[in-house]
Amino acid sequence: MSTEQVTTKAAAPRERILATTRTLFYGHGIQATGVGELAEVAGVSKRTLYQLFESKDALVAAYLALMSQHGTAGERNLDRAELSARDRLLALFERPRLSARFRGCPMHNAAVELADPDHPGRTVIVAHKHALLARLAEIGREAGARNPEVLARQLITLYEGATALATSLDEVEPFDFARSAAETLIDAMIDQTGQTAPSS
Amino acid sequence: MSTEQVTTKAAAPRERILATTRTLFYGHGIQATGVGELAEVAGVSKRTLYQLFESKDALVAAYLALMSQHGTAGERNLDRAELSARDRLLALFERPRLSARFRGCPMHNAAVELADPDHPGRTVIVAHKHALLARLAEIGREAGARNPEVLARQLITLYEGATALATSLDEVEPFDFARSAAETLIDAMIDQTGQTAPSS
DNA sequence: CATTGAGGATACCGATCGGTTTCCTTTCTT
DNA sequence: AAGAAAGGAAACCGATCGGTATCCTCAATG
Repeated sequence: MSTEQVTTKAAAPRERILATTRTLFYGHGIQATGVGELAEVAGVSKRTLYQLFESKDALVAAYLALMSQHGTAGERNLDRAELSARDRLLALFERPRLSARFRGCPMHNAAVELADPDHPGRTVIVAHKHALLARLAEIGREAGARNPEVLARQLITLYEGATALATSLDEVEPFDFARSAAETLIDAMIDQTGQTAPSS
Repeated sequence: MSTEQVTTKAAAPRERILATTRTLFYGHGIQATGVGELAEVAGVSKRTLYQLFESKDALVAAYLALMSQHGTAGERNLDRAELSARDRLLALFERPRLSARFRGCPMHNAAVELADPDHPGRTVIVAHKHALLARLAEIGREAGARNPEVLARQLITLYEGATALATSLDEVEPFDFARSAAETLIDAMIDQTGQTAPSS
């Protein structure tokens, strides 16, 4: 009757599989990665994989949930308590690491690859973007923005655009331009009435 | 030896095939569309398809070239001579038609789907973005922007971001927010010195 | 009318897909 | 030491992939 350790024992293969999805699904694409190849790289048999995940679609959903939870470096910067609200918003546009070829936002890439609007992963994608929007609005409010929701929408657009352009052009400069635009937008949302306008 | 009409006769199937790529490659995704299915929908045999296009990759490149040449509605708005330079820049952010499910930028989607950086389509993608950048800078210069290249980079980021977000969230509102942000950025690039500042 | 070439229909190729099943080894529990 | 469960290796399934080859129809040309 001792099923106590089952979860502990099952943990190892599951983590290895999910770690491999981060490499292959993200690096090579979801459709381009076969279940067999993924299992092999993870050092797991297909048999084990399929008793941990119902189907490839379910595995994709788990992969997206993992990526959503982890977030990008820029997204994690939004929680850096040592920065001012304004600086946190700007830190969103930190250049992605050049190591491990940058391939854009895993959520959005999945939305592009999985044309089917009923794919189980779609929920995760939409939830992630909504959560990011809410977080941006919250920080925007803290920064004193007159309309935090609009600012959040504008900033997420810049972030998404920098990510997409960086993917299409295979360069990271778009993040720098996005950041400069974000600065202008944030200040336009805070100043304008002139009440906080600096000396210069 | 009369090969005079060859091009004319070959035109019909070729156009039918390319028209079908716009439907299937764009609507369902490139990887998700098989050559057999595409030929069938185009009303053409695989035999004919493969004697018009060397391979699926070549067909994809032709599809991308076609989409690049045609451009989106927003991109075509950049040439509307009846509008001022500023209004042309803003017209870039016209909401995409709701008919025929919007699925984002075909170029960028291809960049996401075709992880291989050596795919023949990559050239078309990069060239398209560079051309758009140049056009935006040109119009920005005409509008009197202090730094047209930077403005172009900022605007293309917004445009790309609106497109990507609209795809991920399956809604068109991102274009409205992108447009409002563009207005702020454009005006910040033109005014600022105060020489054209309005009364209010 | 006879010839020629384009092109549709279709079968075929080897490879790979997502997913299932069988067999056997390893390892932990009692 | 004995027994049970986990999991790796690998065969297998039907379906589909990109791509090729065969056969036959049809339409325009001389």
